[in-house]
Amino acid sequence: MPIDNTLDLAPRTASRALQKGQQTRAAILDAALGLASHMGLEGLSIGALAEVTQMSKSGVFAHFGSREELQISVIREYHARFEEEVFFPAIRQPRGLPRLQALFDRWIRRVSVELDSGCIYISGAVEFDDRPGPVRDALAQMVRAWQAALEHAIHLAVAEGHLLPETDATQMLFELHGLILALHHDARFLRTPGAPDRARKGFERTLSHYATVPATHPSTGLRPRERC
Amino acid sequence: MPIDNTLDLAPRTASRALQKGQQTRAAILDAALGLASHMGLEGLSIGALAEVTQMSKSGVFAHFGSREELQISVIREYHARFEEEVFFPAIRQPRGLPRLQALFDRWIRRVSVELDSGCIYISGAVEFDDRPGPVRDALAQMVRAWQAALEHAIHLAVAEGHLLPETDATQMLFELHGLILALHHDARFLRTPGAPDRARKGFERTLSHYATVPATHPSTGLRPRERC
DNA sequence: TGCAAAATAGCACGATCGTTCGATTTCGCA
DNA sequence: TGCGAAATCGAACGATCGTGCTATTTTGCA
Repeated sequence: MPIDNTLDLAPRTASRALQKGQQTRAAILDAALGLASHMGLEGLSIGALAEVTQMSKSGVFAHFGSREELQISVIREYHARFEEEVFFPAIRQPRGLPRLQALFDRWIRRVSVELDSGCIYISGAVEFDDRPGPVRDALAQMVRAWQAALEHAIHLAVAEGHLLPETDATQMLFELHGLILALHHDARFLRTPGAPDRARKGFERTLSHYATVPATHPSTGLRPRERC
Repeated sequence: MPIDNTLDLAPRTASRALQKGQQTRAAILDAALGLASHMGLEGLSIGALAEVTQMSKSGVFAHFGSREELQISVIREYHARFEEEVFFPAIRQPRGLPRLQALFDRWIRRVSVELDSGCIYISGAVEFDDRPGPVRDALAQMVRAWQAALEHAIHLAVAEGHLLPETDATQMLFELHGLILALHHDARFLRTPGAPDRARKGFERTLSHYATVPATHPSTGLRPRERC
């Protein structure tokens, strides 16, 4: 159950042909991901990409046909890796809170590990929020797919009885997403130490509101609601 | 009590001289703010700015001396407007929850009104999180000043007895900031309707956790914590 | 009203951008 | 092993970028 099943690799004319082509294409994409993580999708230039990969500009260009197609390919590649590192491992956890916790935890870890590389979903959203076109569309599709997967996990947690039945899944997702964005902002831009812990603390505080049992980890310093 | 008192206008050699110069400079800055809101600080080009203001490139350039100085001036101008629209009006509210509510409410409104222009604090943070230099420094200084003002307002609310004494102000600020970032993301990038309401709802849910009295606005559908 | 100074324009520069095109190298299969 | 196809290169294009230089216009004050 991938986040998005419309992902199709580049069309292969023969059964398993195009070995060399696809191989260097993958190498280019790998370098492009690193570059885009630092400079943004808009800062990704074919010239710089050629320099990094030790190829000619036209050699790089030929693999994608246009800069836009390169950007979209980068987005798809990032999506695939995101699935691999966050979604697939977490989906193996049992439904409900364990899975939701795993999803969020890996999400935090992904953004934290990317402290010196940057999340393309987040930076791309800011870069293309005012730039209509196929790049924005592709990016929005991936982000929406990931959000839908998260919302589905929340619904499952409600169905499992782990979250309150009247839980507004969209609202809860909104708040969890905010924690990730704040983490990305404070850690990457302001370089505030302890931002990941703050995101985790926020997650547990949010859980303590929506969950049917008060606090899963009181050892983390989660304050019991003493006014009750 | 401005957010940041290090703001100094451009140096004026005479008492109130440089009328024409400062005037067109202000006009350029106004156009630059509009441009930067849409294209980002990195997308702000002197050529495009000259076209919008109906001036020559060098005419625009002469007012700032460098692109970097132009970007910093835009940041300072945005900061001044942000102070004027969000901070100053809210600071007139009585200390504690009323002021905090006013600050957040105007913050939401500012980001919401900017739905088709964009918040430079947010977009700039993403653009410059990997780009050291004076522009990043100036931006970070403004953002930090605004966050410090918010944190101070939270501390005052604790002192007033409106928030629980053990409130972690930095943590609460982190969570509120996340709501704003999620609002900006969903409204501007995903174009999700109802995002401002979700931010408000999140604010009240956060308040219901940190405040000494349960819920200030039960009419908004805030669910009483029935498990207590 | 005239004159110094400030403000603006015009032009050119080197660099980089995405893209095109034809030549050349390398690959994969018969 | 050779040959067609795929992959890669090299050079050039028009455009745009920030910036520096020198005129030219406009301004504000004596």
